[in-house]
Amino acid sequence: MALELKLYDTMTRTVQPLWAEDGEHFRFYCCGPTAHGPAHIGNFRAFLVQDVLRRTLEIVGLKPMHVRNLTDVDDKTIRGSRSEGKNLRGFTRQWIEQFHRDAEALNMLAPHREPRATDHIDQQIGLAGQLIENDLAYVARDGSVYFKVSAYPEYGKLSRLGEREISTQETTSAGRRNEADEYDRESISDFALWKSRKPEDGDNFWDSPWGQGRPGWHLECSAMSRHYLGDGIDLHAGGIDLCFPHHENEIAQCEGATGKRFARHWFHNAHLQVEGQKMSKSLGNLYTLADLTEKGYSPMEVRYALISGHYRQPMNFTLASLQSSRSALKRLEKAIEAHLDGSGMSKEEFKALAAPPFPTEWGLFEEAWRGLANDLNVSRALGGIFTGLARMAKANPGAVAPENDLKALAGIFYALGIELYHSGGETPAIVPEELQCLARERWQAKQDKDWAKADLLRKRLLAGGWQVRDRKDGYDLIPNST
RNA sequence: GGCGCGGUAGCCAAGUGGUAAGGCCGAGCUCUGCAAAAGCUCUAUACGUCGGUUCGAUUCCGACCCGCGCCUCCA
Repeated sequence: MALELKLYDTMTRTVQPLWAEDGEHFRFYCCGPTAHGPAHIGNFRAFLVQDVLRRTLEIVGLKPMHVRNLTDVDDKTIRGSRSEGKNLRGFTRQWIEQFHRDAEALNMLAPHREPRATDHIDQQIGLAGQLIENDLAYVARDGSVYFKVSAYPEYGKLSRLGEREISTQETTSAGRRNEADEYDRESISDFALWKSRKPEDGDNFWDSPWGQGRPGWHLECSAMSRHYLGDGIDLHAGGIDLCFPHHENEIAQCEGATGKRFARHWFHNAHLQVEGQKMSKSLGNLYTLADLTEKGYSPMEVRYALISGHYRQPMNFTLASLQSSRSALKRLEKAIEAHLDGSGMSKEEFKALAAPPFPTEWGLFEEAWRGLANDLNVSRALGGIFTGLARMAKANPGAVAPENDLKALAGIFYALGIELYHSGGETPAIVPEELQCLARERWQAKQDKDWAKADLLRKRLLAGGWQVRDRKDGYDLIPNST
């Protein structure tokens, strides 16, 4: 039975089966991060959802070719590098490295290609030139190059925004006036392919047929997508905010240059709110991964929380949701551990099951797989895991689980990118010597059945911030988090 | 104003034209000197409001209310 994966497509607003046009690789491109600071969890929601897609594509045998760019030249990176007195390359490198560390901690698979904008200036210049040749772009007086939206009738088809609406956007929602003539644009709706050199760019400029300057942001994705994946890719992904104008512009650039459809499928994820509010710096609720690990949450708990809602549904991220994720993960680990013990399988062996060849029959976890295969419904998949485990426990009183069920379960976890028995992250805190002393005294008192003394010492330890947790043959001290 | 999304039990969150997955929290029990941990069991008159279609709607249609997003080189 061939596995099928269906996904909602923004262009047609329908759920469509995914397939590889060239029959060999599923070519998909994701708009990556801008390397100007640490990525926040909103960024990671997008990348994690894409990671789940990538993994699920592998399972259905579509052999993904995953490209995700790094934006290392734009207003923010230039501004940041100049204010830190670094060159652009050095400035962006530190944030790219940080991004990679975070991505790895979150168990994201590395894309097969991760091109930087500044390594592909030639391709971008070439694309802009092609658009000029096709009379879809023009050179302004200052040497900037603009895409002429009015010359491209299909503009706006993705976001279903007619050209009339775009060109009448004289004021923004913030009430600010759009100043068209500041940039020598012919029309307010035209966007920059190439920006002529400005003093505030510092030494960040490149030569082009139109003079020195730098590429416009939208151009890099079009150019690099074509360069690495060819024309007519299978899928293009990004946050819903990129739908307009970024993806609209990418379509105009690619299809205007080649006359071929840019991407067959558009995959957008909804945004993240934090504690019921839009995430923003001014509200102080813009979490990075480091912010959350400092609060004691593990990256795996963050991953679980960020993928647990359906990707097209706006998600309200809260600290409570992280706590909930922690409990759920613990429960999964305990439940599976019981089956592994019963089956004589080690945790490592279980983890190793999460590899090709992936199952085509999902047994007890059919529902979980259906969730994934049907528009990446992670909520449904998680529900399927829990009910599957409950049935497994009922069906196997001796806790001996059939290997194919464990294999299916491991496959589901692979798709979700959830790695169990890994959620650690809590560094074993050092217990102060005097408290260790108290703990030893309490243990002794307990052996002597001096309950009053034992209880008193327990209280003192708690006051010192440590909980005593007795085992059969000893005790543990754990930090009193609450 | 244009385009779009959502309102399901204390919280989070799936889903369906025929009386609603799952997780968290909570409760009870087991275990335990106590506490915790763990396991088991369980709870709840939950589908924004008002109409319409229908034998029957939470699920379809319409209106309305409320919340949110984009329209600003934000994932």
